[in-house]
Amino acid sequence: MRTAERTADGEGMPWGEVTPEAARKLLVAAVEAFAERGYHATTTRDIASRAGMSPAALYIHYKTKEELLHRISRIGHDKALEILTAAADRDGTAAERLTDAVRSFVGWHAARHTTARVVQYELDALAAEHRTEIVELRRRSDATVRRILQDGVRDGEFDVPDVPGTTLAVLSLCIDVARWFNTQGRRTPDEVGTLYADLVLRMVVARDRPLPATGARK
Amino acid sequence: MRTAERTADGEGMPWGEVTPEAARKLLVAAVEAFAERGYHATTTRDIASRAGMSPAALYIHYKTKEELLHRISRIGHDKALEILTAAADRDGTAAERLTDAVRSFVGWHAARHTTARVVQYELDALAAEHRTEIVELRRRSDATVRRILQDGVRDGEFDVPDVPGTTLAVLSLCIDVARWFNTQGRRTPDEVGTLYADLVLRMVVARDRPLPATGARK
DNA sequence: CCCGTGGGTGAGCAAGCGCTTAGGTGTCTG
DNA sequence: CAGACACCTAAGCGCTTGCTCACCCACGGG
Repeated sequence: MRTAERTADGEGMPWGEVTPEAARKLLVAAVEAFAERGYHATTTRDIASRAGMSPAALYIHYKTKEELLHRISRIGHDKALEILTAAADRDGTAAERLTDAVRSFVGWHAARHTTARVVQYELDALAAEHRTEIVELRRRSDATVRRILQDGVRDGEFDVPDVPGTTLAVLSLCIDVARWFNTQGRRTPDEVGTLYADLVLRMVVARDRPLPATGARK
Repeated sequence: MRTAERTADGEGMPWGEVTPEAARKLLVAAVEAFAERGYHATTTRDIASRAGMSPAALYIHYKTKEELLHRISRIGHDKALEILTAAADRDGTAAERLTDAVRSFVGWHAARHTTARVVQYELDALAAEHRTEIVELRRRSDATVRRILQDGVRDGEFDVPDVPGTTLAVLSLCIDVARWFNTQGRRTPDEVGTLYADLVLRMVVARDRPLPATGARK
């Protein structure tokens, strides 16, 4: 009976790794509701009715409302980290890897901005134990970007006086896309990703080096 | 009896323009609570008890909890816009004005990060009519920064292929400071402002021009 | 001295909250 | 076909929420 959601675990379909179908429908409904109204303003009844189920159905698949948020946050952070490490680990110059990282990271924050909004802005609603687990994932994201910057400085491609501060700023710039991006806007996720990759390169590439092409120039 | 809060309206003391003292205490308490837990997770009892008053006292000075948020958001956005226009309207090159704008805007977001967090991230909790009022203020902030960039391009100081997109990115970068900044961190608000001003200049200054000094170089 | 008025309180209301429980129903297995 | 099982629902429990209401008290003018 089950069709495509079994093929690739979380690759083809966004929430493909959430296996009982009812559990996935509830989780998708929760993402929408949390992104729209915020975690605290969302009621369990709202989540259930978006999924076309009774309020009690939620508690068959999740122990609490907070567990739903934790699952969403965990899967989202795993995906974000995976995107960054894939770009950082490929072959190429630091500039190429940084371009790739920013473009794909920003593209994800734009294309999946409802998920990203929950993932990035509802951290404080998590229970203490769950939050520390997520914070560790974020530290790894930070380390991944910092490594690219350090490589670029070492190879003379980049001129970055304050590597930790610039790392923070780059990630900050990317993450904030989830706050303002909306689908009715005039830019596609790809366009935003390309624009941001160009802006980040301008921030870090040494001034005696040519700016690598990102496709952002008119 | 009243001492300093009467001297300068909102200049000396952060919330000096909120005139009945009890109303100001409640508002300050609300800012703390909203920043810490978020608007929806904050109860009116929590606000009142932080201000050392009974739950009913809140409703003598404010009609609803949402009116409190609206007042906070309005005053905060007015202040933010004032900071940006002050920098944009001064004499000097586009680079100098942009440096000033970013440095002071970021400095405010860092130094008053509890207020800024409420102002920037609780917009969706406002009633529809109040939100449109605030959105108009934000559009003016955007126009102020865009004007500086346009001036710089016109004068040949800046190389900015996509002025609206870059404006968005600059403001986005500044605003996100409110999310991550905390007082226990190792950077002062001034240091963050200076770092960010330098990063923004690198994004926009034409590559055949020297980078103006911001104090961020080691 | 009394009384109106502005700023405050204790108690509590109606509504909505997260979550539970008892029970029903369709499907698979022996 | 009986029984076990996974899944879902209707009803509702105990509690908290935003907000109200009857009342109180310090204080200044006639």
